[in-house]
Amino acid sequence: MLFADVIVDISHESIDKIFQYKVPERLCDDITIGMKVLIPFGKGNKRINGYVVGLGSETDYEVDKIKEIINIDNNSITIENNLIKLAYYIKDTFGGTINEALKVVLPVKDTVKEKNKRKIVTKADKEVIRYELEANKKKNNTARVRVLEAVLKYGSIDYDYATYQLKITKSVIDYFVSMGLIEVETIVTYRSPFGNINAEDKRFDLNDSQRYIVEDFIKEYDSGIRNTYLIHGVTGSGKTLVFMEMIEHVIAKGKQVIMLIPEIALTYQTVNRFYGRFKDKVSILNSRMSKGERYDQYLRAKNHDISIMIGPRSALFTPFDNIGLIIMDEEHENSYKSENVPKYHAREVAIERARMSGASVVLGSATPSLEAYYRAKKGIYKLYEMTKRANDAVMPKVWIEDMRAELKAKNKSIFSRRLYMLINERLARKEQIMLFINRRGYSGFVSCRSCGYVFKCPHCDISLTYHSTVNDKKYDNNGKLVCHYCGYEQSTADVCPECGSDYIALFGTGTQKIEDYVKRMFPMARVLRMDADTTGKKHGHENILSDFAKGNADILVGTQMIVKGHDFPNVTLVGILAADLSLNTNDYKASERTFQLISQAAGRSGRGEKKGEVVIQTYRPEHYSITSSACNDYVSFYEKEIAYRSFMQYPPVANIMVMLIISKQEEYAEALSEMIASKTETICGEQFEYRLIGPVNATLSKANDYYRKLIYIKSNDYDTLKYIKNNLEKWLLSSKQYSKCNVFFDFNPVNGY
DNA sequence: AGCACGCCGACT
DNA sequence: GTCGGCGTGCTC
Repeated sequence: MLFADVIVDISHESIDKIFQYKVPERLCDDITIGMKVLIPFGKGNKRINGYVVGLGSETDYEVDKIKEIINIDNNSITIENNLIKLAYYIKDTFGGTINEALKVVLPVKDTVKEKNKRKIVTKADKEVIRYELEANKKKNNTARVRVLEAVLKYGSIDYDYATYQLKITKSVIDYFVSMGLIEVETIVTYRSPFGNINAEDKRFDLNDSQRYIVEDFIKEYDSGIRNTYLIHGVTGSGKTLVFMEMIEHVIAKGKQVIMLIPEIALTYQTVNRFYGRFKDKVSILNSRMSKGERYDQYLRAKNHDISIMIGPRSALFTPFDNIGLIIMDEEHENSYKSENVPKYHAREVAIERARMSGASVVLGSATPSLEAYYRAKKGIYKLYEMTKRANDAVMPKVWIEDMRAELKAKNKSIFSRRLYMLINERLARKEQIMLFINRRGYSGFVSCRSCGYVFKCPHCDISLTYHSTVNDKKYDNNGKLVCHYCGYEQSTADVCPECGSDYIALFGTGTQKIEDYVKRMFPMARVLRMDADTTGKKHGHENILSDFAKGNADILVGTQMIVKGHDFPNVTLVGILAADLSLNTNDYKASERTFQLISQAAGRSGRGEKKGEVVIQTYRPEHYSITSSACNDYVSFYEKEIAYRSFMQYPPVANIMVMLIISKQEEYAEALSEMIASKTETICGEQFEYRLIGPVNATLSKANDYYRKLIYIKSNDYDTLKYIKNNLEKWLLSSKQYSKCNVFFDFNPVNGY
């Protein structure tokens, strides 16, 4: 008797375990681990899906209570064994149910009927066909004449061409097929994600620092060393070329490579470059592709038709069986952390997958995450530095403009005098300008426009968030200022406690407003805007960027998305309008994010032959994230920031687990939060070190009628947090309060709550 | 999660 | 008497 361990396709903690089923005789030969099966479940024997995660002849459950699998699902994809293991790792490390984790490791879910190309080919002699053609001409059978003429002329024709262009119906084709004149041939074609790409293989010579890294990596790789490497290379230092050399070496050994890039960076430019060099060995996978395209790339990977897969987070789960290298470009990007349960970080999962398959991991960034650099410094990763731009391009000239001084000089415009002057200069010279708005942080903090003072929590070094009593977000004295880390509250003020000015305002301006403003200030300029609103359509953002690249606009106004990995040689001025806005978000990564954004935005200027300039407008010109990004000094930023993280016990020095407790009724959420807080104490007792903060209200204290409470637990030891989580989850299942609430766990969050 | 069972109030 | 409300408990 064969039994299957099945994970039921319902994501709920109370059934987040293995259920055993009998495998009927007729399925014994076909069933394998990782298959999707149809099973009866519960009292009503409702038919639901499940995944087989184990097979065996033993069972630890009463045999007569075990039901039978109804069928296996042949249209779905079987999860590879090692990906099931990876799913367990993800569940264990980042929370959620195993069912949710299994769905994550399955980026392509269903098989899609392969795309067939049908061709009509001649079967009989040309003379026979010609004879038949004449006979049909006489009878005035126009449709038959059209087919035969085309077939004679071209030898073979596309089936679609026949039906759509020649307007031939199936019956006509069938008629000639039955006569033996023609035949319909079916060719299986993979849907290509590349479209009609015309990539050339442009090879560059490696410079000294590139060669050193490549040679060192190869030396270690060939001697069997598998490691995690961090390449810290300034913008334009040529990391991509280094990656390509490494890939070349690894695939020459018959191994496979996964190259992760942030979804937004998966542009024509990048793809083209890799396709140019690796041709049919490389494929891509992303969410914009159709189901069929995705399935075909999945198959190509599985069938060893390709050995390199490029894609975002989800490409990590490409069904390769002999991975030699996983590369993660722009390692610091927040999009590597999943926003949905399980909230896994691709960096950690990449390292685990590499460990499982005997591969190395290479992380690359101009502004590494604190986590990565911290580990590199500690020797957990091997650090490579690239400090020079590859093509001798010079770093742009950077101006820091203090907006407080502008106000003193009676300039209330959103442009500093210098930026205004430089924009005019570029417009006159027909060079292009990018204006970058830091969207993050437009989340309702309050500051003094005259001195730049931001209202902050006296306990947390986190800016206070304005909570309006009415719903229209207007700043008035009825609202209050709240700290989302500790719950501290104070009333709003009408004068600045620092300088006494009454020019206090709530921040919150959209890109649209800025675009209108730019158009008014520079009526002669052609302005393009790029943000979430203008890029909705399928190739929305590529269209805008290529428009700008072609020179169809003078000024590009946009958010984060304009600064990612695009080369615009004619851009010689980048304006960062409110550089410090992201300093005021209420999470510990605020400075890091600010540094990254400014560094990247600044890196857009002067990528061509002309020297670039950058204007950073800020109310905090002395803040280290601004001063160090202005002089392109990652290390000095890192040192200040790591000291702060260490002092505050934030990641990467310590670890944080966030618990989000939500309920339709505030009392329930509150009660459960309090119970969790005290339960944590009993779970840990004296034996584990940890610090608990909260419960407090979330920034979004109510969403979709759910009240949201937060508890933070910090510990130096990640395993302690996992231990707390696992025990809390167990306890929650037996808690009455829990049925009215939902609890979500997140480890080392990258986004605020 | 989703379903059945079960124990209480207001209806033909 | 019984239909249906939701609280409780279980699912191989």
